[in-house]
Amino acid sequence: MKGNAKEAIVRASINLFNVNGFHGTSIRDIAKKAKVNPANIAYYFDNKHGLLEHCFTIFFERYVEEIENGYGFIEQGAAISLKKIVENIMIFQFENTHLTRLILREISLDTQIVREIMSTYLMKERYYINRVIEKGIRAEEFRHTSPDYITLQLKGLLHMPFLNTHYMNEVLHVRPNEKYFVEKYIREIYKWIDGVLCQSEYNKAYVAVN
Amino acid sequence: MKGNAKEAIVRASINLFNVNGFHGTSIRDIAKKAKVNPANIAYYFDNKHGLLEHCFTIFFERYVEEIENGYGFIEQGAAISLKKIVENIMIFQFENTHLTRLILREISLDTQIVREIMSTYLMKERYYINRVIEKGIRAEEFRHTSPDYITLQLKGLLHMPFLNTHYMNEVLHVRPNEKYFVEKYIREIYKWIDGVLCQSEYNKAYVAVN
Amino acid sequence: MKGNAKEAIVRASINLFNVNGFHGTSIRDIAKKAKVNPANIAYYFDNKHGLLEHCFTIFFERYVEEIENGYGFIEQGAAISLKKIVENIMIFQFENTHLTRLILREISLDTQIVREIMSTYLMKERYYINRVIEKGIRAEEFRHTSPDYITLQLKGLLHMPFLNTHYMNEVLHVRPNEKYFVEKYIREIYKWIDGVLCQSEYNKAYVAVN
Amino acid sequence: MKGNAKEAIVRASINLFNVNGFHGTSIRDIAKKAKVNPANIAYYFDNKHGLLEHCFTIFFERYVEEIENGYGFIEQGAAISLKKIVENIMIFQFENTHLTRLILREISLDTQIVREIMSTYLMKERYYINRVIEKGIRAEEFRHTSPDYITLQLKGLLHMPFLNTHYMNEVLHVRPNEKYFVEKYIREIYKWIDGVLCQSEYNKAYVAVN
DNA sequence: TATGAATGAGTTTTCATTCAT
DNA sequence: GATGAATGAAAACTCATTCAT
Repeated sequence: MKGNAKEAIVRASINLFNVNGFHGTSIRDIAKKAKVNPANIAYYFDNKHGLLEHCFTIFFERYVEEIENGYGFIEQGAAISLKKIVENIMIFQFENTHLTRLILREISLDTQIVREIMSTYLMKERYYINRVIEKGIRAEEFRHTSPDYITLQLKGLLHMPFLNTHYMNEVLHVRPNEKYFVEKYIREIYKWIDGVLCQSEYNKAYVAVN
Repeated sequence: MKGNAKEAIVRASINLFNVNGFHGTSIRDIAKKAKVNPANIAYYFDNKHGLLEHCFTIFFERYVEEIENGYGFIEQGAAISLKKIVENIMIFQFENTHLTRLILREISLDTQIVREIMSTYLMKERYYINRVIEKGIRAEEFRHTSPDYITLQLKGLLHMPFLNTHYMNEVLHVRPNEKYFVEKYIREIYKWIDGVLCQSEYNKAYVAVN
Repeated sequence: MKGNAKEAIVRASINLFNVNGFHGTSIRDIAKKAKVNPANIAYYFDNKHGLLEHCFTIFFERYVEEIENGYGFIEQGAAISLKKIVENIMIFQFENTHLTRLILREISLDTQIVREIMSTYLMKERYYINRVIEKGIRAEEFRHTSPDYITLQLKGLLHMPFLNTHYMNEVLHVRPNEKYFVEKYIREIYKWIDGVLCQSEYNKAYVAVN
Repeated sequence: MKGNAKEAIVRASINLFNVNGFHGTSIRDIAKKAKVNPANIAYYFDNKHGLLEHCFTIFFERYVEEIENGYGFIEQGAAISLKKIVENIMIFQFENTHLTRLILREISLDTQIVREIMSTYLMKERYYINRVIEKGIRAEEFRHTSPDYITLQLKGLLHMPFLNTHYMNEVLHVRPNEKYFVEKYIREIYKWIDGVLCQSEYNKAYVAVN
């Protein structure tokens, strides 16, 4: 693999980290899968950790971007904006299932990188979601609730399907990598927004899943 | 550490697997923390994997038990039974945060043990939850929805706080290891049951968090 | 396995040493096969080496005895005595194929025990065979040849089938553990004695196989 | 030891396997003797077994070659061809006493490699020897006998001196690593061919030891 | 006489990393 | 840029042995 070594390494590492976990994957495994010399990984990413950091970065750069894009709809109403955020994240995760799963797992560890990610990207995530919720409460779109508890639930709903791909395939027989699934699941989260978050008889507008 | 080596090993390993992950923890680390000779781990659990398997077993034996206990309330209504299940699992997880987190992370990997766990314990979990939901639908307590999608959301809500302890502490400043949190969070899930799952103006009975 | 532990250990160890070699067999393997506690082996034989020594002893005590018995026929002629020795050793080895193979292999190593065995039992073996051959030469039964070269060839003929049991089974399809084989093979060695060792037209008396 | 690590490892391992047996030799011993880093062994041979496999291969490749060369003389008569085979093997073994002994010992175990060796190299060996013997019988050079029993005896005669080097040195005081020994011992096997295998008054042609 | 627990030393193996080319 | 060789450190695991009971 001449020429596009760097990209091949990233692809291979996402795949293997996803399957075996970061610690369970050796640099040689990655090199072999990427058809690249192991020394190349040090060359491009300094060391194995650098590779993981890179994965974190490419994930969260886009992740936050998707949230920001959804937040852009805030003027059209909190519920609409929140739904847009949900839709964007779901589609993004759906298009990057391997990377997503690896990130969701690895972020549950207590490491240096994770702390850094939290103090940057996840702080931003919280910021935007909080603003949407608070705006919704002020506008009496949403019930009066704690934004952090809402965020917590929202993240549970958003991430679980991608963390437990095997479970979905083998126990529930639901295929998270089919387009149909995302669309349906997005609508389920909308129901949660409408049924739990929104004032009883208020705005139940559905945003079409484009 | 003569006498209670086996138990000490389990305690230490739950702790370390939780913090550093299974692969990130060495047998020596465990032995040192348990104040035990490393060879003892092989003696009691055959090898490192056996130790992880043991962790899985002690978790899921109790986990399924909690579900079964909640299922026992089925005669009092599907919503009540489901709420009881939620309450039981939440309290169980709250009392075993370390073990829970380690299991939730490790089960996202594609390994032999995980497949076995799925085909036994998680199949049971699905069975009970499905029965509750189907009963609720038949009794017109619940809206007509796909049980598997409900299960998926429910599991997202139930597990996420325990998988992402650091996130909760450092980003949301919510403490999942305080009693107050569980009580409140249980009520949040009840709201989801009432608002999303239940027929609009039907049974909104709250089961007191004992 | 109460009561007859010691014997069970010996049986198991002969079997396992034979299959996996001395170093390739662990004390636990032996204990498991003998259905005995590993500590028992230390109790009866001091340590693993003691067990091997025991095997050597039970083999060579009988081995030398068989030679001595054959040597007892010396008065009836050197060829007859030598044939009797051949017959005795072959039958003894045939009745103890496992033990024989293990000994033949292990004696090719350069260890303390082996040196001791050589300076006792194999010296005796040489002594008797030499005396038979020298007597045969003096009596003009045998051609004039170096006794040591004869011994060397004789041992090659006697031992090879038992060292290479697998080879015989899987390549030559000759079964060394069938009675028929020993009888025939003994007659082959007789031919060697008659054709190579004996004077051309002299005594070709065949000793009937028992 | 930069530069020729691989070869140094092989040399050291032949030496040590020979003296202490495969299981009795540690990878560290080999690395120390070869003045090489232990990890290098894994690098070149995957693992300890790979090293043994390599030893088997380099032995048997040459071994079969020597037989094939001797078989090339078949047109000049079966006895001549067989004697050439004997001579070739003896000289080859004499020039590789360490390797030979190690192979002869290790092949008496029941392992995967051994089975593979048998189904390839030793099958070939049998094939060539059988053809020579059958040809000899048809041409009435040889007595009518079972080729497999002949092969068995022949192998006993050929290999024993190299398997039991210590025995020869310390009991028989015959030095198998002196040129004189091989020459004499080859002639002894010729006698066996002439006296046991050949028709009484037929071809007793001696093939000069090169 | 027999055993289960425990251990220390040693084994093979893995791995991230370095470096000369 | 890219590579194959080489390595030190550490990993998991094995094992003979000891010992209190």
